[in-house]
Amino acid sequence: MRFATWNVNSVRARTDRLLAWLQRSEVDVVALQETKSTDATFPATALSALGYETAHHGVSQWNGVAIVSRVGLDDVQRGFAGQPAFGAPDTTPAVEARALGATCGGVRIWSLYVPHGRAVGDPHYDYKLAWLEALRTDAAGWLAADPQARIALTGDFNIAPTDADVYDVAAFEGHTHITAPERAAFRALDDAGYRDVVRPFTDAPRTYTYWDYQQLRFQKNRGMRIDFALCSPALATAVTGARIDRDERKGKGASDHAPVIVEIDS
DNA sequence: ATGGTAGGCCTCCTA
Repeated sequence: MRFATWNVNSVRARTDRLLAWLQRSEVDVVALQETKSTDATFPATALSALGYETAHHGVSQWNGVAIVSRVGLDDVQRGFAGQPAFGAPDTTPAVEARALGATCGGVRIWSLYVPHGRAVGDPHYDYKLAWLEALRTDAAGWLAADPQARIALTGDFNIAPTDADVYDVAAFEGHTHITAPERAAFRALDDAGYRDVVRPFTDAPRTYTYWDYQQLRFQKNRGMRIDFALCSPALATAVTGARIDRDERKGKGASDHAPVIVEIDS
């Protein structure tokens, strides 16, 4: 079985690329983030024509997460228990469309779009840390309930866990994605039993999953590794390979993130 | 030279 995670940065702007990529990469399941769609505008029909079932969670033009599968799609859950809400000042906080779970081919797949944080000290940064802590608490509970569960926490974590995961750590001094609290929150997921299964197969220097559209960052390979597949122990032992589909970042109309693909036994 | 790109409900917000 082959599953993937990909921040598509608008699924409607990239439907043709998504369909072509599915046919080329032959993934069985892909978790999408930043669909920037509502359930009504998600291109479920076009994906169905390729043989994929879909679940989508989107409530506005922002955020939005989906799971696309040709190996079953059961027990869909929108959001996780304790997922924090966020709202601009003087508005009612809302739980955003940033988490979607479904069981596909015997694996509990989570499509996660961790809040960006915007700037250190911004309310959105505190929201990011609270969101990650709530995720850790819930995800630790899933494993406590069933230590043999095959669970994958996949998506855009908006954290570069080590200095090697950014093209120039000095350029990020004082910015989000590299701060100690964010990195501690990421490590806490590992401590809870969820292992980054992609890095062992993609550990060459300057290996990234995201490149900003500006300043020829992709052409200069000035990127960040911020998209991950964190797997429970029982799932991690089944992993036989992983890769970052850097080619999908090339050319006109690419997302600013590359898909991350994991191969498992069975 | 303090910019630049790309998405969205598009002259502002989000990333």
